[in-house]
Order: sequence, then structure tokens, then C-alpha cells
Amino acid sequence: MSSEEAAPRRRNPRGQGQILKAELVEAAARLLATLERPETLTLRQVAREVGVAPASIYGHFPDLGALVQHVLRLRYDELAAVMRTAADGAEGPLADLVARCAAYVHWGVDHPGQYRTLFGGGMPAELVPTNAHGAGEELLGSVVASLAGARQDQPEHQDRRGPEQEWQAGLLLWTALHGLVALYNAHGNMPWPDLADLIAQTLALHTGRSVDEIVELVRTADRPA
Amino acid sequence: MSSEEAAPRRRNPRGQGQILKAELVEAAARLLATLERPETLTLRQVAREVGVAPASIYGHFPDLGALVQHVLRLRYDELAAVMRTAADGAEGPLADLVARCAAYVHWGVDHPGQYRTLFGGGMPAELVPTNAHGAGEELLGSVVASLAGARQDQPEHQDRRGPEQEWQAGLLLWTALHGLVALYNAHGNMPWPDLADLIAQTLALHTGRSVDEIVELVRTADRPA
DNA sequence: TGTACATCAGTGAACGCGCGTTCACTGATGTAC
DNA sequence: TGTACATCAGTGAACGCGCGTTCACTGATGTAC
Repeated sequence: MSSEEAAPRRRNPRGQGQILKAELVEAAARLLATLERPETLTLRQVAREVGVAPASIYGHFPDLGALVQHVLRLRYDELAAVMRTAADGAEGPLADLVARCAAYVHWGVDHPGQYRTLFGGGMPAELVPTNAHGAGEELLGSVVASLAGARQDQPEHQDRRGPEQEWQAGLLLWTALHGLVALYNAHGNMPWPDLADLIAQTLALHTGRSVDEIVELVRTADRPA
Repeated sequence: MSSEEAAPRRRNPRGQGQILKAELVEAAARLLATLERPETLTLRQVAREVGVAPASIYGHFPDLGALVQHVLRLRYDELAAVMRTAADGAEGPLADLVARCAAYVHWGVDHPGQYRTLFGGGMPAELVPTNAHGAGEELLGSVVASLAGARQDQPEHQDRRGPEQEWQAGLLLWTALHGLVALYNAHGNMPWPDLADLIAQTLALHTGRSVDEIVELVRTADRPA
């Protein structure tokens, strides 16, 4: 892609230090997306990708961890935004849930490197924003709420569920979606069924709806771009 | 544990070369289980753990990959055996499925390092036996068969399902279990509900049974050791 | 029973590599007088 | 308008480290004669 650029790279003018910072973020994001094993990303790789001396990074980030952290924060926000946007056009709680979950899975499958880095637990020293920062919980919260909404919408399941059960149900749905994305990405050589079918089936199980009822919503929500 | 052993380590007698080989396998297994990030395991670490020169490994394995491969094959067989044994005492297809899945999840949670190495997709050059070798498929096959058995056992779900649907249903159950183990291991700092409840709930969803019906079976199958 | 030799199990030093991090520096550009 | 100076953005060389891999070797033990 962008290797072996012989141009000696002009220094940025005064006051334009953030230009390199942006380039570093961009390059790190590109590498995390591209590398087969994103957790092996190094500081010198980023420097090479931008065409800059390794030491130059220290002017903008204390270390590689901070840079990766920054990138992942952006990607996490992007994922959250994608889910929110997908749910915007949804009519009713079930469609909302389907749209959100389909968006989640598709983002994960479309960005295996970043997904792995965010949720795969492969990064050193737990420098991903998912943990403790409460960021992952925010995303989980939206799934919990959406699932609870879809459940409440369903007349036959009128057994009262407390917030504890709602949270647990959402958590379980999240683990199912995560497992789907993780295995789909890790074992791409397997003969996978259609992803939309798997999403629909998962949601059917977790909402108690029929697959047929869901499948149309998934196809509608599928790859809006 | 076993660091800084000052004993100069006596050479094994003639014809006893496999002793070191066994020690290497044992040490690699211990490190994969212990290391926070098992994918960072190095050849020199293994050598140090055993108390041997790095070069000595080459007499028994062509490289670290072969050694790790060997260990993972053992661990995979162990997991398969644990699941098989768990199912042995089960009465009926549903109990069989519950026992197998509970064993899977508990093994994964009890061996986070090895589980990650086996199924996390974090190892370089895809040297894990799960892929292509058909080993992971064997495990998946047992879940598919067990789930199909439990489904068939259920009178109300008499809608004919072809082997294709059965395979897809088993695959989906596997992804759910994998997601549960993966997130449980990666985010141990989260306030997780009781694992047995989560397993029971997952199986309830995937079999169409009530949670109550499953939960007792899970508790029975729970941690037989 | 003695001795030369082959084999086995593992050693130890060295290599070249990529890594993170440091440090004094450079050279263009803006600012004060 | 000119000039000295400060600042900014980034450089380049060096460091010590752990790594995988190689290669000639060592020294104990078994075997052939």
C-alpha cells in the first residue's frame, strides 16, 4: 500500500504539529485494520507507515499504548454511532434491536482487526477502553435496553422481569453476538452459513420471536451503506 | 513457581531423550496456562522454564510452533475427553447436551490461556489445530449431534429439520458458548452473574426448554471433580 | 577383561534482527526590538 | 526594514534488550573387537 515512499517528507510548518498527530492516528488505525495480528503492532511500524523517525511519535503520544488507546476510542465511538444510526430508522422496539445487533455484527465482521483489538482481550496491560472505563458497558447498556424493549413489546411474555434479569438477558445476547463475530473472523475458512440468517436466528432465540418474523427485519437492516 | 533453580541439571542418560521432550511439553503447557498473554510465548522462555539451553529444543521440535501445536493438540484432546466423560453419566439427550456444554464452558473458564490459544485466533500463522485439521469440527460435531438429539426428544418441536439446519443450530450454540467463555475470561472485572445460570439460560434458549428444566441439570453437571 | 570408537543428549557462544527509548541536534519559522 | 533570538517540529545515531537460529563442541555412555 504505502510502503517505500521515497519522498523525504517535508517538515510541517510551525503550529501545525497536530498534522503529524492526525497522520499517526490514521496510520495506526490503518495498520490495526490491516495486520493479520493487530496486537503485534509496534511503534516503529507506525513511524515507518507515516514515513517519520520513531522518536517523532514521542512528541505526540507518551508511548504506543496511548496511541492505540486513542485509535480504539475512536473506533469504539464509531461502532456505537453505527449502531445508533442503524436503530434510527427502525420502527418499533424489535426492529430497533435487530438493527442494532445486525450493525454490531456487521461492523465486527467488516473490521476484524479493530474488533479483535477492542473486544478480543489480546492487547497488553489491558489498554483497551472496554475495561473499567465503562465504555463497553455503555454499548452493552444499549443492547440491554433494546432487548428489554422488544421483550416488553411482546404480549405473550408477560412474566415480570426485573432489571437484573433484563441485564442478564442483554449480557447473554451480547455474548452470543460476540461469539458469532469472533468465530466468524477467526475461522473464515469454515463453510459458514449466511451471516444474516445466523443473526436472525440468534435474535429469534433471544427474543422468543419466530425466525421468519426476524429475518425480514435483518435483511432490511442489512448493510445500509 | 519454578524459576531460578540453581541446580545445573544433569544430562539425561542415553536413550532417554524423550525425557526432555516431555519436560518441554509440560513447561510449554504450564506457560501457556500461566502467561497473561499466551500468544507471546517464546522459545527461550520455554528453555528457561525447563532449565536448558535454547538450542536444546531443536533436538525435539523444529521450532516453537511445532511445540505449541503439540501442546494444543493435547489440550484439545483433553477438552474433548472432558466433554465426553461429562456426557457419560447423562440420562437422556437433554442431559447429555447440558453436560457437554457445561463441561465446555467450565473447561474454557478454568483454562483461559489454553482456551485463548486454541480458539482465540491469536496464534501466528494459524498453527492451532482447530483450523483445517478438522479437529475443531469434531468438537462442533458432537455439539451438533447432541443438540439435534435433545431437539428430537422434544415433542412440541416436530417441524422437520434437515441436517443442514441441525448443523446451523449447533454452530449457533457453539458461537454462544464461545462468546460466553471469551467475554467471561476477557472481562473478569465485570460483575458477572452466576456462570451456571448463564449456561442454563443459553441452553434453554437453544433447546426451547424452560430455564427451570435446564438449571437443575446444569447444577448436577456442575464441576464434577 | 581391556580399549578404541560411535552415538547420544545437550552446551555455549555467537550472529543478526527489530524493538522501545534517550539525547543532543538541526533547521525552518515566527517574534521582539 | 533589519537582525538577534526563541520556539517549534522533527531528526539521526546510539543504547541495551530479548529474540530465533547456527554451529562447532563436549562429555558421558554404550558397543565392537
